[in-house]
Amino acid sequence: MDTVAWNKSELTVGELSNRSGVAVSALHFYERQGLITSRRTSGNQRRYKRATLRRVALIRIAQRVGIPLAEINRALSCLPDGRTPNQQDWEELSREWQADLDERIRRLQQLRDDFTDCIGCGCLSLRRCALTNMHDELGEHGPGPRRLIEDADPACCG
Amino acid sequence: MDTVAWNKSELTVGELSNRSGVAVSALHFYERQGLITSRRTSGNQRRYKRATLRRVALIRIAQRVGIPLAEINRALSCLPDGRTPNQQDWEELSREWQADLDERIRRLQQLRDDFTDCIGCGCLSLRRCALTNMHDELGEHGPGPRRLIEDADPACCG
DNA sequence: ACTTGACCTCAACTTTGCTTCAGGTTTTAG
DNA sequence: CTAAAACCTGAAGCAAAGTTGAGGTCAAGT
Repeated sequence: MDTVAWNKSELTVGELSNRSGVAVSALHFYERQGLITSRRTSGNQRRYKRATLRRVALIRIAQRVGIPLAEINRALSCLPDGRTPNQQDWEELSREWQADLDERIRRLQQLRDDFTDCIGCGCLSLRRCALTNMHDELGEHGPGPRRLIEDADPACCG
Repeated sequence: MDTVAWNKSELTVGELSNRSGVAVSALHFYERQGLITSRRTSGNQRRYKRATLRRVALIRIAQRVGIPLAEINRALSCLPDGRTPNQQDWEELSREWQADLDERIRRLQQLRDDFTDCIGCGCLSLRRCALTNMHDELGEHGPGPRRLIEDADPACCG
């Protein structure tokens, strides 16, 4: 399967699906949403440019990190799709995404750090936990820790 | 509004909503899904522990970065909710999340970098773009760049 | 030529994560 | 004590992001 495909300049929907790992139905869906485009053969079948493979890859990467299709679409709509890209639009778009991505990265890192900080407590205080500095000093059982937690926040770990 | 609330050890659903910024209906939903819990008053109204506020915060943070509720639920289900947390479970869970979060952060950073790399090209080659090293040497117009791109990948930016 | 696997469209269904609505109960402020 | 504001449940609706299915066409190998 896919024997001659590597030489061809265009991909069928099945080839695009196999190579991108995205279901054919999803590719159709993306096309309906205007995220990707295709030309049609005389027999009305889709043919995609190779570049579409990258476009799909970008879409999936963006999606996996929680960016909704609509926003991805907005971003990609500034891109060439066969034409020379508009330099200004591209750079502006890129700046926008940078900011968004930076913010997302920041939040993820915070979530990770918060999670780390709270190991040994479990009260989810997100960085303000009264226990965060006591891991070494207190055992996990007995009334000691519990009383300290309650002193710090009556509802915490109660 | 909320005048006495700061002293109370429990929150009504409205207070939890105001303080967390999450709609009452969403809180009900989370409760149905088992993400948060409440006790009921004699009149059948919900009362939440203060710790629930943190739990909700964590849920929203996790959601914003693309983690589905089901997974958040799985993660949170190991947590105390009034009991002393099981240390082993907690640590194991935390390790799992760490890995997941690290992976997410990695992907996001890659997406950001790819995006940066491709400024000036627009062909979305994701790091393999033939133009990435030419920004300074070539103008944006004329046949020069286009030819180079086509040499590198016939379908790219075509 | 013909069959079989890939494609086509369109409509309906699914899942996730909620919101809205209707109809009724509880709390709280004056 | 009463009226408004907040709360309750259950059902229905919605948007996003697809999937599934029916019924039909296209194209590739033998």
